[in-house]
Amino acid sequence: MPLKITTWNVNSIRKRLDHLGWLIEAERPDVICLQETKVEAAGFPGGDIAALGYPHQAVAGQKGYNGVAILSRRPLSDIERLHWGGGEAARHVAARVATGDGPLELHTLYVPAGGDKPDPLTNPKFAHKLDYLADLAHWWLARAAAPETPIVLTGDLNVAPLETDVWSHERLRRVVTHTEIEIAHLDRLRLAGHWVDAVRHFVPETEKIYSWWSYRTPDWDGADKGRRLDHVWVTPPLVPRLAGATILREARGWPRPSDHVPVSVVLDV
DNA sequence: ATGGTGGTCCTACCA
Repeated sequence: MPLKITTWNVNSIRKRLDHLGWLIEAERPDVICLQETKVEAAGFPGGDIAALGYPHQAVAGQKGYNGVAILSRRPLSDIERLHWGGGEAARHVAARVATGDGPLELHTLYVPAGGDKPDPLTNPKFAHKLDYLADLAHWWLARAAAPETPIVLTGDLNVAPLETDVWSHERLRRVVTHTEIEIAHLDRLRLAGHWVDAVRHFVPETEKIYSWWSYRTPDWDGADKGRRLDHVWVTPPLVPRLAGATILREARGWPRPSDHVPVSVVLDV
């Protein structure tokens, strides 16, 4: 039985409930990982989402900012809310889901955006972003999860690591999300967990792919000044199980869209 | 160098 996992930064779940329905119609995911839900857990529209077919939910919320959730057609267990880089921001939730091959560990993350200036000495938001990634990588190393543990990491990692993950490598190499130091931090995290980029498994590195287009760019589609900030990573035992990946670009053209689009991966598990 | 849009919640702050 294939398992389809979708990750999506919705930029407010309360503003995007219709969109969630459209996503479900388009992709029929088994698991949906959300970021930037922007609502306290108590205000999370869990009933509406259950009615859409996702009664099993792992939610980490806070008022107005951040917020992540895992929505599932199948039961979730071992729900954990995790915090990195200091503070209690709701940016990381983990859970387990059963498959025919045993349990699969799911993580979804909303990595700090990092502000405007890519200088950790003068921009505390950028320093926090680097600390967040470094702490998380360190935790993964200390945890020493065996590489054979099937783990899927999803989310808005707010880093576009490859030259073909941005519309212009030359224009963005000094812009937050595509700087050398952020990419180095993201690479360290990826190596710490033995992860493989599941979307790039299917799309050659020569091909440009994006998951985010700024609200501030007029004609997002024509200008196509996108970046790939949203990722799905899998550990080695899942690599031979990878059966497909989709970026739902059309979602950026929906009415009142999120600035991110859903990214989906299918696993034959 | 600046401002462009959209979200939260009501005054700026964050993306």
